[in-house]
Amino acid sequence: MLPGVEAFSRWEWPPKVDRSSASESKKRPGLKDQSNSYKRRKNSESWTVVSPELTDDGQAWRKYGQKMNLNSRHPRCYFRCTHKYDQGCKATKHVQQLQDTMYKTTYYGNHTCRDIIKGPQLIMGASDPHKYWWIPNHQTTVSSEAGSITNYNKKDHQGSHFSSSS
DNA sequence: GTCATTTGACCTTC
DNA sequence: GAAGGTCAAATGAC
Repeated sequence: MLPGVEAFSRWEWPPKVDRSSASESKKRPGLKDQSNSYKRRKNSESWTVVSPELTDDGQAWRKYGQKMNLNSRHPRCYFRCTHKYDQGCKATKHVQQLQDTMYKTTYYGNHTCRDIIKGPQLIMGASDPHKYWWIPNHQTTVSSEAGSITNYNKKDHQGSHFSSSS
């Protein structure tokens, strides 16, 4: 199984959790310097993929959080690169389930880790994370919030090259 | 034993 | 003050 696939295979709504004592002693007595943490990525580089299914992008993602969205019945899940600490990879992604069969995935930052494995639907281009070859099974929307917005339409652009002008 | 997931708390931004 | 985003302890799977 490819890295990152496991997280998706365990996708459950709602997730089953039965931990009676997990909520105890959740205090964080010794908060370290948070001057560089929790920063919202207001103008950071990001791009979004909307797809009817959760596609494996070939990256090794690790889930680090989940939040309910006020405007949605479905939670938003937060993933970071597994190699965040060992290779300093800053890539993260947020997955918001829009509908029962529609997912919006927003990617933040570039993968700087070397352990990149090609996914079945996405092939990385050179060193530019905005240059992908998309081979969609469905109509998929790809947008780059840091640059131009491109709507990917299978009918019109199947196999065509997506490139952000950011 | 190691690593991923869950989940409430905490921090930052709006 | 609310919402979004991240941290870290507890727990489970392999």
